[in-house]
Amino acid sequence: MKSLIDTITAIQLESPVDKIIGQLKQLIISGQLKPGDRLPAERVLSERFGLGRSYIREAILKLEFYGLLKTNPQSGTYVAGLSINVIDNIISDIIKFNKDDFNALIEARYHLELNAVKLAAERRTEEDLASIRSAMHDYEHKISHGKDAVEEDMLFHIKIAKATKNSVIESMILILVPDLIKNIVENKVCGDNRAKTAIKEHRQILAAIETQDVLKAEEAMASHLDEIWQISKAGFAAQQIINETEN
Amino acid sequence: MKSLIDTITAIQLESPVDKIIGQLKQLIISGQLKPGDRLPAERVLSERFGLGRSYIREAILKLEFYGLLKTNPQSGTYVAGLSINVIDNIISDIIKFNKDDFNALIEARYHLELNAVKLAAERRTEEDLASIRSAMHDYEHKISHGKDAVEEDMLFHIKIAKATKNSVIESMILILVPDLIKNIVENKVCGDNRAKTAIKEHRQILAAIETQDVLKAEEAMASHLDEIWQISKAGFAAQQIINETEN
DNA sequence: ACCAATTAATTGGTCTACCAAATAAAAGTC
DNA sequence: GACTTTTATTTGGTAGACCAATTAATTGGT
Repeated sequence: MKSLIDTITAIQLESPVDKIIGQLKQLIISGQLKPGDRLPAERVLSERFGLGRSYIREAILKLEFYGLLKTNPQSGTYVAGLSINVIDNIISDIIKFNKDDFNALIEARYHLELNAVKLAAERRTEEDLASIRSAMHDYEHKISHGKDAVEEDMLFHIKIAKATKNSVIESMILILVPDLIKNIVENKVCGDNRAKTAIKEHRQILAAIETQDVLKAEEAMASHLDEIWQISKAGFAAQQIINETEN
Repeated sequence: MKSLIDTITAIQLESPVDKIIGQLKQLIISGQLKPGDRLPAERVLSERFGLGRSYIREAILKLEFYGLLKTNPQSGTYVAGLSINVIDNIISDIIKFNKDDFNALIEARYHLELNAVKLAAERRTEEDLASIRSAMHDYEHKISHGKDAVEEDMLFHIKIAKATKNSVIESMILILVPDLIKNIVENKVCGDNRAKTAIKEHRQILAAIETQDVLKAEEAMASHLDEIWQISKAGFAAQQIINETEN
């Protein structure tokens, strides 16, 4: 039962890094900084924004990850050669990007995994099959002992992602995993009955991957995730109600 | 014509940050650091790894983005409550993650955008339609003047991504955009003939989104991306040959 | 006036010192 | 002895100092 103090601490001012990113965005939009230009030196930015150089570097690092900046050691940091419009769009998205949107998370996972399982069915090697099987057995073993096995479940999916032989898709799924686990645990998707049916579904998915039946793999994964999705939704709705009644 | 010096400079040693991440991974695998534990203080890690605290912080930041660590100010940094196996898998992926894998990039884009356009067709608002139309017109305008319009093309796709109302999928597409543009420019996907057909394809996609015809939207996007994919592949193969003959 | 070689200034990379908040330890109180 | 209050220590947050590489400016020669 926590209410007032939480809502207060939740109102934290914009992080210094996002502030800097926003400022840089303004510099670009206003035309003071054109695509391809060199950024002012980190020290200059530090002074101009009234923040330590550490923050400037952190912001640059973040924008570099998104491909908007490129820094050459001992030379300077340069704005990507993208149109202002594209840069603007991406920066706006970076600032507001968070993985807390429950529905978006589950939905993205759903689509990504459907894509992944199709590719996996197509390309899996014998080693992939072995590691997927192993992960499946770990899951079943944990379940048969009446324990939670959320992570083993995810590991099964991770091994499938690896079998896609597509590092980008794999990485995207990996990025979502911790938040998915958090979500699943919080919404108690893993009931005892659920676990039993999940085992069956896993086996169907594996079977389809083994026979390289792309269509069947997709179907099996879809129904597997559909169930999880429904349960998550219900759990999330319940959680929402609890939160509301707390205020 | 560059050969020897490049292959030498290309052999850059593992970055300090990845080195630290690898070390942390070892600590976790070896059981010295269990899920839920608090990390040694940054200063301690700094001394133990023989690297400055800046690097430690950078590594922690990266792992935090992937959801593996959680740092509480003035208290400590904690390992996520995930099984060692999951953590191991994700860290391994982080270290080797790069968006330079050409085929993986295009393929991931293909699947993501197919998912996106279906959701967009389903959920687009009038505002979405307006911004998509606007982006399309910008593209056509630029093309009609005989100019390159790679970025305007991407903007068209970005607006569709925004219409999905799914921030996770949107962000994932956004992350790929700069690399996609780089790839497209390098492989000269944008020939003059190509541009003309691309305009038609864009219009078909937009039409399907307008009428909320999910299936048609998917088909239109698929054939649009298929063409780009094929051209990219050819361009990439050509580039490979050039690189090889340079040695 | 032009160009090469040398020097000076600037850059990001790296590390260390200081800060306020959070925690643990110690002292005081009943 | 149990509990509260105070103090000391440890933490991540922040800022600034130093370094080597790069780039710009200067110089000297022709």
